[in-house]
Amino acid sequence: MSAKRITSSDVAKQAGVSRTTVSLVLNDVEGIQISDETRSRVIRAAKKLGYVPDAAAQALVSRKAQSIGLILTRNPHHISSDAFLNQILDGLITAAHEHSIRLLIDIVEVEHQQKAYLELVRANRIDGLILSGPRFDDEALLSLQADQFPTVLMGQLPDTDFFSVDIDNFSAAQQAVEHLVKLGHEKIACITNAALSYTAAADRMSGYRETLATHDIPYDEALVRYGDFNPESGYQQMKDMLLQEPLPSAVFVASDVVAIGAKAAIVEAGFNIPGDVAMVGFDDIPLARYLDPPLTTVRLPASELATRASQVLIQLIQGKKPKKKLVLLDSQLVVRRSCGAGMLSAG
Amino acid sequence: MSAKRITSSDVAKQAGVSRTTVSLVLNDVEGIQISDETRSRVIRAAKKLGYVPDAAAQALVSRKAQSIGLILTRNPHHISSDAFLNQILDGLITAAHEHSIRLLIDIVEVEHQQKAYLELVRANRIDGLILSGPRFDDEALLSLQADQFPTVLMGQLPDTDFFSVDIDNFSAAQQAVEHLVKLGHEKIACITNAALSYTAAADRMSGYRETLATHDIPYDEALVRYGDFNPESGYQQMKDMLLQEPLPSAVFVASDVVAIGAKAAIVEAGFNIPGDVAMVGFDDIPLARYLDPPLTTVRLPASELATRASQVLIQLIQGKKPKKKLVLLDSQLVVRRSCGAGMLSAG
DNA sequence: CTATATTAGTAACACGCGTTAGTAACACGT
DNA sequence: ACGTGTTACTAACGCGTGTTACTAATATAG
Repeated sequence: MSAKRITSSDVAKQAGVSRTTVSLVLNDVEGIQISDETRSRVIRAAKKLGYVPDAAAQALVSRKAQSIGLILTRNPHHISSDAFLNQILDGLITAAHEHSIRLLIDIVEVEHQQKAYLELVRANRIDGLILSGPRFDDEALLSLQADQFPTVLMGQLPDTDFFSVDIDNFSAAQQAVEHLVKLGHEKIACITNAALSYTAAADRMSGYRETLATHDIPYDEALVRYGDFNPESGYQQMKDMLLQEPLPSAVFVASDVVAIGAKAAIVEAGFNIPGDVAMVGFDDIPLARYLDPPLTTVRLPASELATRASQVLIQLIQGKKPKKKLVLLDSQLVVRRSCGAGMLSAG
Repeated sequence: MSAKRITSSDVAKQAGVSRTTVSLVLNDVEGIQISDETRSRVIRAAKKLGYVPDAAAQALVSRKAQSIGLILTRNPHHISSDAFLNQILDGLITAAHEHSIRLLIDIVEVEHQQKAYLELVRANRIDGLILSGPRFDDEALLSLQADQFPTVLMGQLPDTDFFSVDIDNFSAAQQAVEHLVKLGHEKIACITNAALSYTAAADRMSGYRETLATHDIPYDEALVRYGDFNPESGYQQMKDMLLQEPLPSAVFVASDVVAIGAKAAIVEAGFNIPGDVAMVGFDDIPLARYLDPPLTTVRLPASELATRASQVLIQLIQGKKPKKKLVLLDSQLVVRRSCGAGMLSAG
């Protein structure tokens, strides 16, 4: 396409020096002596010609692709994280930029997952990997672990040795339920975001139970249901819960998306939020504040999650060992009107 | 990190042939004679060793990076397209996968935009470029155009020579307004998604006016307001509109996000949707169907938009000239309850 | 004035691959 | 016996860069 590629030889010729000198100057190699005059001559020549080193050649010789891979899996687990995809990308890219590293993104079907990223790794196309929503049944992971390939998980995978960055689901749920308790509620229901086989769901559930226990509120299984990522599940579970006694005076729904469904069931049954049933969600999806009433929820630090993952990964790439195997990030309760607290939203 | 890299030499040694033969066999080069026996020996050796060609070396010699760049701009224009980011990515990646091409993504500040992608291009890191939300004031674009670098715009930039893929905003708006007219409305207001300097906004506005004209409904400037991408603007504009006569019986809001604000204003004023004011939005953001009442809106083919952009770009990369400079995609009206039509949602 | 250290720069290799030009072996027709 | 094809392969170059080992020139010390 473009007429002529400009190589370091061209710069060398233009500056009247050797190609080696060009490389040494432009890469600012330490401990090497080049006169200031030659230096600036090289720099001027490079600028004049608009020289940009060829990425492939650099990668070949330096064994650094200068890019990291983000692998997303196309499965239900990611409905929620997809809601934050732009924040995630933003965080990752921002952190990567500081090291002149680019982001290569790939989406894979669950069943093809292994081939997908293994090829990126084997082809030396990426220096490190960020895996969102890792799965137990992923054999390729073992191979990465064996290779010591720089990898960071967004989420957790117990019994593995990977570095992870995750939300502190337990304490986030605690905050949410604590808030309801403080408002005087004692019959607090819970609809999880997903089945308890997902660690995120289990942790949020634990936070719920623990908070009840702290306040000597007995745990009542009849007040607990299990969502499945989508609004429909929230609708069904809530509808079912409303059929039986005791009716809760508040409900903690561990996912805003599921909460939207639960809310529909409550409204349909002729109840009022927060008058009859107070509600606290989880995630703070962009539209939570525009629901009617605006949804009190826990805001996930999506952007920070990504930034931290990036940072840990870059440390790994540079051969430094990060201090912690697992970074847990705190979330923040955003009080709006669905919980019945009188405050106006600040979020 | 990993103990030993496996190169084509290793495969050659293992198979007892030359490195050239390995390359010829694995790349399935046409018009070359290699015995079936040797062929399979090479293939077996490669498989046994787990050989994957080095991407950098391949890129260097073939002058193909096997990847395309997606450049997003961090500006208000993208609030709406960000809502579809996962669909966009999915579409792009799916199409790219068919050609074993990867996606490199970058987000840039408006003011730094040029440097950002020019470097990717100059460094030969990408074979082609997809630009979302191109801007007039982008000098780097001219340089790309001059270089004939394969580039596709998602959106439009009048008076340039780039290939574009875009929504047919005009006909989409027509559909929306047409629907309101068919329901018997004659006082139909319009709140744009943005200032008319954005072509998308201008086109939607034209669709609105044209439809009114078709049905001999006079255009009334008092019924027209200009949104600014966010709900707040919708709230303000709608609130203002409700203060004066004539009150519309329906409103077409050319953005779901803006519509959410407009809806808040209507509810606050004590009016009912769709009873007092029918509403049709634009975009079909994921939560449109969960609003109360569920929002009738125009569904943008975000995924297809991306797929088509990918396809056009890949054609350009392969040196084929796509037939059309501009691909316009049709949208589909999704009828829910906010417009007052009795149908149940199918979407 | 000679031995040594410092300065300023370069030639040449290696990275791993695709590809062109060439070769060696053999078959075939005359 | 000899040129001509055909088959099955390989040697060697070049892609553009980073880097090591080396040199030539000059300064410094004894």
